[in-house]
Amino acid sequence: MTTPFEAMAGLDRLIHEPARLAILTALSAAQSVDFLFLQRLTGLTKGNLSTHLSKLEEAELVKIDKHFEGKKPITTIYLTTKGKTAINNHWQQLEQLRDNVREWEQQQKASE
Amino acid sequence: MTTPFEAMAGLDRLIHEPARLAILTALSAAQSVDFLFLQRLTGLTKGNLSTHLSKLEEAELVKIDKHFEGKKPITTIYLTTKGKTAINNHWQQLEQLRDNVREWEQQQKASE
DNA sequence: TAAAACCAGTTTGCATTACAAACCAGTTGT
DNA sequence: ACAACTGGTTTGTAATGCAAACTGGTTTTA
Repeated sequence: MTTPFEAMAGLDRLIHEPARLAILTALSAAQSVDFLFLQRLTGLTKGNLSTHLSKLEEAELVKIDKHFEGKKPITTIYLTTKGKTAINNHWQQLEQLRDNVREWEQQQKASE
Repeated sequence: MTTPFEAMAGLDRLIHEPARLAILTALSAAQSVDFLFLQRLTGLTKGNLSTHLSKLEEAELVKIDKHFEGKKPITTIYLTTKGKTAINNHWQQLEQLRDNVREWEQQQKASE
């Protein structure tokens, strides 16, 4: 049997990291986002946002579409299906873990 | 006004990091823990656990008491008051943020 | 019509990390 | 006596996360 704490320690850092958690959650809440809007939402610097997005793209959690709107280059970011389930599962997992901790706590008290 | 995503990106990494989240949560759930018990609970390697604990001690979130039990050296770890509120607040904050996201999401839909 | 300022990002450099392997001081088994 | 075990700590390394500097183009200003 594995404790909830062990599961906690094993949380996926790619998703759990605050900046990326913010990005993925924002993407799951908003329908479509371009780079600058996402920057405003998360408060990240451009450089920071850019590297996090690359990492997420590499993991196939987001899709990045670069195109022009008139003469302006625009980067639009989407969650992939994989990304959508990943971020939803992560939040669910956090909730679940917290419940499991409470349960574990009761069992400890009971078996004493 | 600051978005929930911005708050999310600003989460305290000292506490949020999976291994330390596990350690602090375990400490808040169990009454007293010695090093080896904590290692079993979290599944971390000794080295890893040791350095994380040092970091948490430095931040005054935990107190580390080294003493002998017969001839065995035993390290017992406690949450400080600061640590106790920190971990509780963190979990609460996560829950709160999730709620705030849902709220934000509704507002976006409404204002479209 | 230069050049200064701005836009939409990317790359670079650096300081911090998280991690496991190696290590250490002592104790127990054989 | 010496090998194996306990209870950890220190060390080395590869991977972050971050902002500052840069890039390639466009618009404004002088």
